[in-house]
Amino acid sequence: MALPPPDPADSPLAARLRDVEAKLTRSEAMISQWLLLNEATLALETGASIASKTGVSEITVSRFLRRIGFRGIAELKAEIGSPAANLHISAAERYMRLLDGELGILLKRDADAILSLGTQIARPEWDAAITTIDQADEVFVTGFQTVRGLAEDFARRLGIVRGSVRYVSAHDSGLVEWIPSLRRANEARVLVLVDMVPYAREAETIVRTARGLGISVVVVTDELNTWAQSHTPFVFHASTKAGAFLESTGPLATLLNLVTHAVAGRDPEKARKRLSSWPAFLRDLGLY
Amino acid sequence: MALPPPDPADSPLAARLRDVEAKLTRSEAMISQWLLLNEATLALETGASIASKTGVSEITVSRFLRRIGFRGIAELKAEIGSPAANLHISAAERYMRLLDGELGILLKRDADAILSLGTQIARPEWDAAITTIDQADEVFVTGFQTVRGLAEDFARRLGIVRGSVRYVSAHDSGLVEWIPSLRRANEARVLVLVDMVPYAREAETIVRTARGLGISVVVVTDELNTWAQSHTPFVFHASTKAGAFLESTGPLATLLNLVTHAVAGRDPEKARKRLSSWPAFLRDLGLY
DNA sequence: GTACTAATGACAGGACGCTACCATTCCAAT
DNA sequence: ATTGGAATGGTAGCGTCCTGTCATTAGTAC
Repeated sequence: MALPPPDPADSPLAARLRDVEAKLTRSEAMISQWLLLNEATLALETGASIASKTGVSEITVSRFLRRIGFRGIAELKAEIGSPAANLHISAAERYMRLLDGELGILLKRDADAILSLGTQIARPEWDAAITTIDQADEVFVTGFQTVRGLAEDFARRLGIVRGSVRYVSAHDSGLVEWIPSLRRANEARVLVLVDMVPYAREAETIVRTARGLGISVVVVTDELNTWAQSHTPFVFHASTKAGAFLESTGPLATLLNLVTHAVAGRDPEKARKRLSSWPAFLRDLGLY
Repeated sequence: MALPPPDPADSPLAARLRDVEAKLTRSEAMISQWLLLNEATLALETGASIASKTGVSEITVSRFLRRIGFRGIAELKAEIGSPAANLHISAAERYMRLLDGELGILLKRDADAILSLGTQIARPEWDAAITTIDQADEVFVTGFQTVRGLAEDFARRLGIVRGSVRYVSAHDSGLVEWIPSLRRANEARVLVLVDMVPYAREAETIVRTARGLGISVVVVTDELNTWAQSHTPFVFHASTKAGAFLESTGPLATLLNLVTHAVAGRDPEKARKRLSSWPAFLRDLGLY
């Protein structure tokens, strides 16, 4: 009898179920079918609820999940919840096998966090923020403590695609850069602040100061930052809590790179020119 | 200022959260924000997991849910599941839809690059390198140009989980730190070098110098680095070529975070102790 | 029918999630 | 500085979920 055609948009779960489709017991067939039909709302179920809805015992559900390759219902939920698991693109599948240990979990979470940045760049504020940065006459960047380096790198890299970018350190310089200058009274200035909640507290003060001076502010921060929204609409969140000893800065780095790239995209020619002239320039200086 | 405009596609949950937005405590604001950002995968969470990810206690989450009108987390999940209307596309699918544009492709590549780090941490050299870092008496970290900040952050963060870590800048200090000291002749020293191919050229010289002084070397670099292998077995590659104007440093950041985490894992107690004493310490110094 | 194997369920133990009660901390007003 | 109230966290206890062991049932070959 006709097998269902291999659905191109086959979910990983469906694929697993199809693999064992041939030799299933009656109870298992029930579970399998129910899983396929209810895959969309699976996340809301528990092993027990599946058991009662399919009319089998909990343990049979548990056994079946093992049979199709999950170590338990937790692992099933992990798979359907992780967009990374749905990355059919390239050879993601190939790596998945390697990602069992603790570090592998952290990797998956970081990968998920990066994919979920899609929700951030889809917001209308994203384009507005990029425009603001692109058209600013001067761009300031700052960040503290464990993301300070990130902010500095971002400043360097943004400085490659457009000029007049500088990292400012509130403590070292006292923000003299911001003293209003009559000559430049009409220039558009923007501050990009990189922040992570657990540590920095003066960030809010700095943002307030900047706003007071008429400087636009873009905040790139983690998912727990709650104060930034009240000062500027340009707040973008990256998920940094992967469960490691320390938060993961990877998603923040990716988000910052995305900003750089998007700004470069506003004037590709200029950016490309700057990029090509930059290494030679640096070599001469012998910097770094 | 500037409240976010009422999103036309406002979910019931979002509406409830907005209702109470005005008068929230700090913890509640965090929970609220996290719920908004992670609504798509909420079904997979538990009250406890939300608590740990937002850094508040379970009971605060429980209280907050009551405050916004649910009798408990079960009722929240029920609400998410019932208007199946807007969930007919699975949460995962909704993510993928956001990943279509040019930036979305970059995100996918970065996510993929991170997953592929699994092949790096699976190599036997990984454990050996972590052991070397863990047991070293002194750890040096360096990096140039557009990954210099990454290296500095890594040094700071590694310095939280174990002592005697410092960033060295070949150009600023002339590497005086490395001058052999008789008193410390038998100490184990290790250098962690963060490198990206297109830019730095003196990296190899520094590695050779370090080896000559009996310093172990760990190199964290991109996929194009070919010279490091001949100096040390501890070379780990992250894929940084995502096709953007500039390379993506996200995977490198993730890999470095992984190193930090793995080292912390060698002595979790000590690391935890250092971590907890660190913020207070910093606050007193008033640094950054 | 009998005997053997596979499938399934009942029960119990362990783990984890959720909430009630109480202690502690934080904050603001005086 | 003091104080009162709100906010938050810790501990404990109960309930639910999940899985291991053993017993029971169903299916099958002779």
